[in-house]
Amino acid sequence: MQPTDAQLPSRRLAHQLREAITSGELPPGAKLPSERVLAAEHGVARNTAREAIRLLAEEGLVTASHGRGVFVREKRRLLRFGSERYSRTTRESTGLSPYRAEVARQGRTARVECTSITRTVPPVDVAERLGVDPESESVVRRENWYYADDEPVQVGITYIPWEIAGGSVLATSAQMGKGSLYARFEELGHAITTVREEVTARMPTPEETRGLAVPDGVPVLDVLHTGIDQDGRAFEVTRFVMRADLNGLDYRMPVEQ
Amino acid sequence: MQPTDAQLPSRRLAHQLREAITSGELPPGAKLPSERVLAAEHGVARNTAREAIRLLAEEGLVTASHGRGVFVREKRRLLRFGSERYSRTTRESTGLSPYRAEVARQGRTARVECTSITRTVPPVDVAERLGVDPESESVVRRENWYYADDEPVQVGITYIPWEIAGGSVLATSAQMGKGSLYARFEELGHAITTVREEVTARMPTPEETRGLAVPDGVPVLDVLHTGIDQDGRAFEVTRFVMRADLNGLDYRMPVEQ
DNA sequence: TAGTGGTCTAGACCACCAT
DNA sequence: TGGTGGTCTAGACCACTAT
Repeated sequence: MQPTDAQLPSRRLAHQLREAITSGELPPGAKLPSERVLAAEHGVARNTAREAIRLLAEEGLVTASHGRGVFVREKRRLLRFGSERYSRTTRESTGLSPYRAEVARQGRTARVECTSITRTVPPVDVAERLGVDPESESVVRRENWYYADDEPVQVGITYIPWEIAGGSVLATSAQMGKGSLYARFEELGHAITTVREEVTARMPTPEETRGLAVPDGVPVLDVLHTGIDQDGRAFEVTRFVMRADLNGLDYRMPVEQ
Repeated sequence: MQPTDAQLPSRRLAHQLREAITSGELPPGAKLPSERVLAAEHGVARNTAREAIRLLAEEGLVTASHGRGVFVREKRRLLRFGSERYSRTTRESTGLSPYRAEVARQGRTARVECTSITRTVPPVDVAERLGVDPESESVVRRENWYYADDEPVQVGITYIPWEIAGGSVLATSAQMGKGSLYARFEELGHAITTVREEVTARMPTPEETRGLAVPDGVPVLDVLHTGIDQDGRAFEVTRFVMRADLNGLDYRMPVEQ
């Protein structure tokens, strides 16, 4: 398995370091030799050693820490989110929101912050899925930040048609109370019966990199979630942006014949 | 919305270019000024202009093409894969595999190449899901490459317990015939009834970057798919690795009450 | 052949961190 | 304070693409 351009000094050095990491010689958490030491030992300029490290960081194998050194990235345990997290049984047995239930299950501490609730114009993809006017202030927008052990792991922007949310706690209160969001929807006549989740991945924007403290070489999962009620009506759309090194999705579905 | 470190020359230049791209002044496909021109115009060294471009490439906004220039990345249409692609109805109405059906639907040309069929030791996560011995040569491994208009878009490695595949076409033939893989499983007594898909994202390995021709700043979706039959038995596990700029997943599921 | 990106050098100074 | 990564400079040569 030859790496690309084995004859280039930066690639050769990256290759050697990669081997040391994947073989376990440099285990997760280990500190790499400093850029200056690598350069001297391999007879290259410091910038060349730096380029080698950049390649590894881009692959997600190492992370650099200013003033401390470069370290082999630790394997982080994934928070797994499955479709069963929306079930009423889960909701009622724990009294927790889907997110809190999963984090608690892993013995970690969950925190959710609702940072804003506004009435606004929906993005086109959201308007399409909700079947609302994409040009009027027809939705309530709720922005939620999700933390595990005080580390930010996800952001979720929920859009609810004004027709549904207007006048209810959904449009006014950050606190959702027992059973959380979906219990309130059910009281309003919308029981979540079907979920649709459209998943893709991409590199984070500069804002997301900052807000979620995404390390170099880590993408985000971009999940467009739609909640559909017993009448087939889409009553809520949420765009989740999740650090891909800390989150995974776990879907289990019947196959229609 | 301040970018990080607005006072650094490379970040300032990256910021200006980013604005030009997101505002539409530099539309998808547009060519950026050359590194040397950017450097001269902004009074910085060429390496600094280069660093600005690297930042944008890392975000997935531009791609550099050796000898040609740096271009604003075109928005690519996503191939969308939903769970309904496994249904017998879809299979029988089109006679196509799930992949071919989706690509055809978009008016593109599908090609699937089965590059190897071997009997081997399964990876631990696969063995776990199949309930087979992780230390013996207990599975058939099939490697498939998926193309759309001759561009590689996915790889799938399918593992099937030897107990199920042994002696059948699944263990010997690259061609699956009408109705594809799942029709053959059904003939062997395993009708796909439930699918489980565990999804995460990461940066591609050097091999994947080469094999899938993944551009800079594009992650891959890593999907561990399990096919489960009418008796609740896992009869097949496939690890899909998909270019995230060309593929999306679209799940629609009932919520158990 | 001219222009582009890709790599490399050998320095310099700054910012951060541990001691 | 000394060692670390982060950024920048001003060159050089190579590899690729278009003309």
